[in-house]
Amino acid sequence: MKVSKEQVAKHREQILDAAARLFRQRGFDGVTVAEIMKAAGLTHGAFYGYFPSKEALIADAAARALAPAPTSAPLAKYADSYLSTRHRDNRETGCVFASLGTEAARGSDDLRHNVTESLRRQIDRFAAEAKGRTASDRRQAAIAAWASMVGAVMLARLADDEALSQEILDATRASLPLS
Amino acid sequence: MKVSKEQVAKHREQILDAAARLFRQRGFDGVTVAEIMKAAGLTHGAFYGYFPSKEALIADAAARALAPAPTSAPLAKYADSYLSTRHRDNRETGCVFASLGTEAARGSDDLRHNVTESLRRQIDRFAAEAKGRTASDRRQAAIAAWASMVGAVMLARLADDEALSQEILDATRASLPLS
DNA sequence: TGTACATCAGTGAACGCGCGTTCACTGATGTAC
DNA sequence: TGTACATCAGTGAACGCGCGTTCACTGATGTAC
Repeated sequence: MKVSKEQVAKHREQILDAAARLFRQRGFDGVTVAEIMKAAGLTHGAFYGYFPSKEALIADAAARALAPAPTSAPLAKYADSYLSTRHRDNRETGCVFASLGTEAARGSDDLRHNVTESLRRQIDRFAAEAKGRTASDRRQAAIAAWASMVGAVMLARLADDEALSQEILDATRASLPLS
Repeated sequence: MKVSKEQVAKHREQILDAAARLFRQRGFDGVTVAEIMKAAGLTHGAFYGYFPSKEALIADAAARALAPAPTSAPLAKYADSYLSTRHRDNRETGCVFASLGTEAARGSDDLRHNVTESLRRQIDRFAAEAKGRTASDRRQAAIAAWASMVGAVMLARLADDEALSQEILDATRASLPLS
């Protein structure tokens, strides 16, 4: 049955939200279009009224999950929370780089474009607050810090040993040139 | 037709080698059993004489790709080569963490076990050569260095902009506490 | 050393399932009068 | 404001394809005599 324009807009949001969560949790290939639509409260047939393909949804859902967090917390706080077990154990709402990075690198041009834009924003944000005498020093520090944070959460999720996993998070946090 | 014991051993190696390359290049879900067997010079039907399932092959092929490199190059040299465009552009023979990390984190227990063992070896190797007064300092430095290297190559592959990609590799290399 | 036979690695057709995608139909929305 | 009708979002069955996996068969290996 037909549905109001407001409903359509709301349904689109629900699909994107469900996809952003499920993809981060189980990977792009680990979730079906039908599962996403069910999680969004619709049936699978309606999907193609919203997106031309699963691949297109992947690019849009990633963009949504990558949207800049509204918070402007200081970097030290952000690093604490990023390198927490809470973040490690909650892929579905966490950082896209750490949950989907290696898969996204093989994705569509649109997906990689969206990811790259987010990466730029993240580096700029870090650079604004990083330590260093020159702007170039600060930018370098920002990139190195971000690479180590993303790498650390990925490795911490990979390790099947809690002590090692925890150690990776702690050692990375301690080595960051932040307060 | 039946085949000699030597042939069987050789075929097993060929399957593992082909899988180790193809999985790193295209991801676990991006390669079919038939493609691997073809690359190994066999037909798909023979696969189940060698491995009980694709999942089992994934764990064994990852172990093969993770086998400790015979080289004992100094860390600084290793970092140069790890953070090179050559490594970035050759997933199929490169580091498993950087090519399959986020997918492997959702894999079987066997796969994660193999990956974790390799991670331990890598950290130990780095720690032996890292800077720091105490063993604990050196271990912390080793973990942070390894996380940043893995993260950097993953991000460099993600970026669809060559300049940014290059910058990520260079900034990470420069920030490592190595000669 | 040579011969007959049992073994079993490899082949390729086939199976069954799940996936992304399509489509005829339904019925609520919203527009024209 | 009320009524008739066109629109179109959503449903659920169906399609077609590719995948992991199985299996009957083949023929080379290697063993027993």
